[in-house]
Amino acid sequence: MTEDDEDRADALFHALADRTRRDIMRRVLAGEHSVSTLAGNYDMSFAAVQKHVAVLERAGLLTKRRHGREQLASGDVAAVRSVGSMLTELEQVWRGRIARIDDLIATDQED
Amino acid sequence: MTEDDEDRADALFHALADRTRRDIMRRVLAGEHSVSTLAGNYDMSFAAVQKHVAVLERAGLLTKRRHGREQLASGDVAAVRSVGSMLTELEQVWRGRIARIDDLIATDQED
DNA sequence: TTGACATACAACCGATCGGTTGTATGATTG
DNA sequence: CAATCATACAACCGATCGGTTGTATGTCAA
Repeated sequence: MTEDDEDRADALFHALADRTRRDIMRRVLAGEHSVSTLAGNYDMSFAAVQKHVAVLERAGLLTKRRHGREQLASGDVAAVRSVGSMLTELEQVWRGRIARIDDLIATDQED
Repeated sequence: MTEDDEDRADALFHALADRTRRDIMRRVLAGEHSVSTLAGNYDMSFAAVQKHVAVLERAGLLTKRRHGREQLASGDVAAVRSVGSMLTELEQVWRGRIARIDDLIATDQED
């Protein structure tokens, strides 16, 4: 409801609205990967992939951990679930609509 | 997995990555609203809101129905659920990671 | 210490985004 | 029919996006 919540929702949905970033999420949810290992999977520059990782990190969808000269990225399943719960909230709004329609039918029939 | 699926995912997440469009979704999931009724809720032009509705419609998140000279928009809960199931798929990838870690621990301990 | 590797970040570019205004089309009402 | 209302859409604009190249910094290995 708050402005910060909306900012966070904007960042989360935006981060997931790109197929390369969704693919990165699949990989880092399956296990830790360095940025250059990730970059090796895509037909674009290292810098481009590094920016995608930064977008996901800023949205809180992954975290990084130093390991020597590498930066190991790991997916945060709780953040993914938080997006899911936003959708569940939307679904609850819809359930309210159905409940109101049911009430209307019930009221029409009681006479 | 297919290119079309990715296109659809792009469109769905992009459509939801804007707070005005998420607010429109809440309203049209709760019940039918004309485009001008929706536009009345926001501090922007009618044309801007009409474009937001068009983005949601193209993504399949809402449908429109003619009623006289009005166009009544209604939220599609199945489309919202389809986004949810994409997230669930991501979560399954994560569960696989946990299972592999558990296996590793079990294998280490059997001696 | 030097050289190679992994990462971060700035500057730039064309494309898309989110907004505007203006105009055209359809349906309703007088 | 004329006037009005609801909608759609094109053209435009500044900002952001997704990519590039180039450069700086930090870490490892010889």
